Amino acid sequence: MQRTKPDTARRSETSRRAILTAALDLVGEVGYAKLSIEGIAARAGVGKQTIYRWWPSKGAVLFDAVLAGAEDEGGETALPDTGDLEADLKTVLRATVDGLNDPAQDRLLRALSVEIVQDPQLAVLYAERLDGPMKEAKKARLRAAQEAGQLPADLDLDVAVEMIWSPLTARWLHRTGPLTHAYADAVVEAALNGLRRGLPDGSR
Amino acid sequence: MQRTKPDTARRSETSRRAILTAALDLVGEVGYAKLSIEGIAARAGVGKQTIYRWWPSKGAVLFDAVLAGAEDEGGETALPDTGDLEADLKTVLRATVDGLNDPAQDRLLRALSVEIVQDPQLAVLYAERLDGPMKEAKKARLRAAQEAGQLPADLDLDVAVEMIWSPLTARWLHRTGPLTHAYADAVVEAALNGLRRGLPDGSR
Amino acid sequence: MQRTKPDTARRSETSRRAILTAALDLVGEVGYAKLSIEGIAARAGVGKQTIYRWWPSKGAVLFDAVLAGAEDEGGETALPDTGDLEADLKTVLRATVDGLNDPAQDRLLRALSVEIVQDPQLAVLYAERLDGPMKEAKKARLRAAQEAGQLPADLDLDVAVEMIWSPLTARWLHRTGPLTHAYADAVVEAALNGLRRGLPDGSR
Amino acid sequence: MQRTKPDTARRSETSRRAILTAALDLVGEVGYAKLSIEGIAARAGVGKQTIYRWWPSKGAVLFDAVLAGAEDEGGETALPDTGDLEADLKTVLRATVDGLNDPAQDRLLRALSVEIVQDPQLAVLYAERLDGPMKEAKKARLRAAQEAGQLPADLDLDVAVEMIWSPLTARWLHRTGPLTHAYADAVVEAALNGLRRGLPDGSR
DNA sequence: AGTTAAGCGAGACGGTACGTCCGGTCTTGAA
DNA sequence: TTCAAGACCGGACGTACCGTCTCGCTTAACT
Repeated sequence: MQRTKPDTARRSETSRRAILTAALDLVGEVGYAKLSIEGIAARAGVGKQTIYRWWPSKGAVLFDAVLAGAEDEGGETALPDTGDLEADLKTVLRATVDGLNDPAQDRLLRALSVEIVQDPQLAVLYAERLDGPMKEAKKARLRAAQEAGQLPADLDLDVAVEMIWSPLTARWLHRTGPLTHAYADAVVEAALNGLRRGLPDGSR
Repeated sequence: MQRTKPDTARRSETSRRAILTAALDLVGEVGYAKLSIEGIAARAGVGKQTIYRWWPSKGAVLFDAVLAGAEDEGGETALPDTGDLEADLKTVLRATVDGLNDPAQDRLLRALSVEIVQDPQLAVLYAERLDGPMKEAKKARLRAAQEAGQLPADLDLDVAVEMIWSPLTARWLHRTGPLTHAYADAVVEAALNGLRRGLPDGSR
Repeated sequence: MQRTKPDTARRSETSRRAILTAALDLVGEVGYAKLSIEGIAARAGVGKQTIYRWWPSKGAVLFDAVLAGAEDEGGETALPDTGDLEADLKTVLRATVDGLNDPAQDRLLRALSVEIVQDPQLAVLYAERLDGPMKEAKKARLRAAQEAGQLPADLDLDVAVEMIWSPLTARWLHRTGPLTHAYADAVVEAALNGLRRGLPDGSR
Repeated sequence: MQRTKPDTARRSETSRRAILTAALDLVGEVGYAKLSIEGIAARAGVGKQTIYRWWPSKGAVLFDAVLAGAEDEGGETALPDTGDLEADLKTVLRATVDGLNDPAQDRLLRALSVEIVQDPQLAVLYAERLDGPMKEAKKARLRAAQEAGQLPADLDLDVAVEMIWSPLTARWLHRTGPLTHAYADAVVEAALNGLRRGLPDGSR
């Protein structure tokens, strides 16, 4: 799937970066609801047409901005592997909790989320470019655990990843509860052991 | 917390209902992004001012509309209890899957979700008025299972509810995968048994 | 012709006066263009309906306000008569010039004028109640001059009055020139003597 | 003095003409009181912003429309000169009377008048662009009469013009009497000969 | 003297128009 | 051809008033 026009040689890299930077800055300053294409163009010192020429919507601009930021940080996003799956997962989820508690990151991710929720095309793009690589890294860590005999060999890794991460993101998105390290730990334990953990099989 | 003006005796019940109905209808027809206060007013045969007089934003109108709809259906929202927890949960989650696969309901719930994600005040209202009662019903079912010895007595029910429901809503919201009955079943099983299920304790 | 409802015994004199006073005050403060019925009602501490019950338009309110003011000053409005017509007319026109140069009176009279220009019914009312008595006084002075042999006996007094006063009011209304005592004098002289004054009859 | 933004090369001449035409049409159809910017925009097939971009008020639009109309007709506005001043003036004033008795023209000129009365800036513009040229033509005719010895050489032409024309416009504006050819004639005669005409100098 | 209907303050209501913001398209002139 | 600039048509915003319509209340007039 291709949402944006293929880059041509004529495209101004200067303008492109200015637009993405302006979008990122503005979303952090005024929030997504008040973000406008005109505002981005003005802030970037760019004609509106230059935005419309290369992106189909403000969501796409924002998406590209986040994408560019993510890629700048380097594609390597492997999860830690100390051999202790539970500890490693807690480490990662605690870091996620910290990130979501940072106001700037919170605003940006909410903006992105709103776009994805509303726009199926962006959702696909998100699945391919942002969530995909991340999910691969998560699954790789779980696969390693499988190979070490710490998880069943027939475990559906997609479901497993969602079991571990979605309680956190759901609570964050809808603000249905506090986001703490304790909560991250509780989720990891519950996901790994199951809600029935410790009960004799016969009682189930 | 009070988002809307307190009702006075002077308020027109006719107009109120017309507005809520129009909002609900329109969001199902054109989606939330194209929902406008003007559109609601026109559809409801009402002056714009009558909306602005009683609600601070279109999100608040929509929220009230959903709320009124939920309350009309009667407060009874108890989950089924056949004694078989796993089967009951699967029944409920399959029904949820079906609901989310209905375009009109999908549009409505996405609209609501977008508002909640963006507006902390609405999020509080949501937690109190819509999500709260639902969550209580879910916890009640789990508590019954605890009392029947099917779940550990010290289980944190808030976490438990999130473990069961959030994978579904997360996958729906961000469209990260297909929403099927099979998926609902897989989530219930994984949540109850844990990702490590069946492994000897020593290998963990 | 009757523009306003006939007064009944039940009518509140307090409210009536409050409304007229508020209208007069507001027109002086914010100008006629920004004068609103709601504004008058609020300022007068009166319900809107009380205005609509007794007056058909804001122009009618203003008109009544001016009328009440005029009648308060006493109906006697005879022009001075020293026996010297030209001098007397100059005295009166100079006073008119002074009045029109007063900002408050200027604003009020412009407001009244705008209403009369736009609303034929108000124009009739104006002719009967405000302009009429004034014009009678003017004609009375001219009639006295006729009787003294200072003006032709067959002079059309309506035309005469307009010849004398309309240059002044026209210049004021459209601001086509400065309003000064010298101008008042020039008009009186030109009106009395004619533009051809002093030329031998044969040359005409 | 400049009321409207200076035209740039970018301005759409098509839109400009459509707006002025629509304004003129509408004022003739519904009258000035019911003339609205939205109405003009809709009739002209133009965005409201395009009006607000170039004119500060509906009065300014109307003014420009009248101005454009006047300039379209060609600058030639000389008064007739048969050598007989009185006859020529009567011809012109009778034509004016006829014009003012035409409902469409009446509505348009009243609208213009109301704006001028209320807005000093428009009054200046009016004096410069519309009334000015007309007044010059009138003064030119009177000057010709002066040169022919039919009027005193020291006559103040500004006052003279006002003496002749303002009775007519005043009576029209405030509807204080019928506008007829006879009235036009009477005014011309009175203005030229003076109210005292025919009286021996000694009696004055 | 008690009843009753009007006038009253208040303000909600369906509307119209305001003047502004922004979306997305189109045009101009410089590089 | 791209770009900055910005005019253009259009749609929605949130506000101000319009003129109508209840609501209770006060208050004068007529039982």
